[in-house]
Formats: sequence, C-alpha cells, structure tokens
Amino acid sequence: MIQVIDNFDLQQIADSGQCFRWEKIEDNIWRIPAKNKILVISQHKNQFELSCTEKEFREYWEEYFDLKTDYKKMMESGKKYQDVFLNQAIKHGAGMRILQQDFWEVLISFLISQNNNIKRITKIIQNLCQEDIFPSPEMLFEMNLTDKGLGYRDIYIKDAAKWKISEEGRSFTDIKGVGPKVEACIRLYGLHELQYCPMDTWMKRIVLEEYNGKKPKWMDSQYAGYFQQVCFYYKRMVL
DNA sequence: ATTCAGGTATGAA
DNA sequence: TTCATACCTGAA
Repeated sequence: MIQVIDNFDLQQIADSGQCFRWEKIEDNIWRIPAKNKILVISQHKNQFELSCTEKEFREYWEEYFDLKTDYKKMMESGKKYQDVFLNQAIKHGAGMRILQQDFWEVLISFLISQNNNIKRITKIIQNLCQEDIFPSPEMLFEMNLTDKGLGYRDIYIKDAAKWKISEEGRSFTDIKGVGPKVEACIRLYGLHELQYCPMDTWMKRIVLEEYNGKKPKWMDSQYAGYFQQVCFYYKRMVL
C-alpha cells in the first residue's frame, strides 16, 4: 500500500537508538520485524510504500510507528524554552518518532544495553532471536544463555523471564539490572511515557558540553523523552 | 596492552 | 545518601 506521512523519517528513527532489529535492505528501504510480523517499507520524502494491507496498517503499524501522536504540537512546545540547541535538534530531527514497540522486547533489549555498545547489543539480540521471532519469556527462561555474548547480563535476563512468567505483583523495576537509566528507557520506549528522559552518556555529554554542566529545563518537562530523542540524534549523528 | 562502550550492584564512607 | 569499583565482551 502507498501512504503519505509527514514528520516521519526512517533513517532518523533507525539512528536514534531505540530499536535494534531494523535492517536496512537498500537506500531508503527497511525490513522491520515486530510482534511476529515483518514489514518492508520504503521512503521517498513523505511518500511511503508498505508491504502490508491497509487493514494491517491501521490495526498495527500505524500505532507501532506512533503516527497518531501529534508531533507538530510537541515540536512547537520546544520553542518556549528559547533554547538554541534544543530547537536545532528539533529542526534536524523533524522526522523522529518514539516507536510503540512490544514491552517485553524493550525490557530485554535495554537490559542488554547497559554498559554496552549498539553494535554488540544488535548482535546479542540477533543471537537471541530465531527466524525473526523475538524469544518469549518461557523461551528465555529455558534457553542456554551462556553462548549468546551476554556476559554478566545473563542473570538479568533470567530474572526478567522469571518475573514475566509469574508476575507476583512485583514491578519490572525490581528486576536485577534495571537501574534508573534502563527504567527510563523501558518506560519511554516500552510504555510510551514521554516524560521519561533516559540519562545516558550522550545526555550527560550534552549537559556538560552544551549547557556548562547545568541541566536544562526541558529535561524535566512533559515531553522530555521526545526532546531527549531528537537531541540524542542531533548530537550523535548531525554535529 | 589499555581503554571504552547508550549502567548497575555492591559495599564502604 | 553519595561514592568508588568490578563487571562480560569485543573492537579500536
């Protein structure tokens, strides 16, 4: 199917560190596995061609890509801070979206992400998946994790699987390996709580280098997670 | 050979 | 509460 969508850029999203299973097939063409589905999507400016039906788009991918959220409004709300760095970031990341990915996949992905680099995170998640299917809690609980490149994080994955299988009213934040940063990532990417702003090394670098070590106001705002996303992209990929 | 990479658990001050 | 340190792994 063909679709026209504004403020939506696949490369920007892929480079924003929120998803680890997108595969770039060629220029402007991506293969995206999610929830036992696979989408092939190509982009030319604001025109998109998707390998799914209209029905599947409305039922699943529209929400996955967060296309129902008003990003124009969020971009506008950044202006009130009269902050040059933030507004440059918003301008350069005008196609950014906070994906609505599967909670379980986000939880596991960001447990793996701690003290780790994107290349290795991607590799480990590949090792965990079979035929594009992300492993269920039961599968991870049974799976031998010692040869997946997880290092010391294997016990965190086991604890997460145990938690998911028998949710005893315990919060996901009690899982071993979930600290402040990972919790913020899980809330932002897995629960779409846009006020959460993961303080990773890039955000710390921004505070240090762009704000003289003083935390800017937008980091504590309603859309802090969205601002974080465009600033991360701007600092890491554009500057 | 070190250092570093999108942090956290642990134990001491 | 805050602070230093170890931690799997693999690439530079």
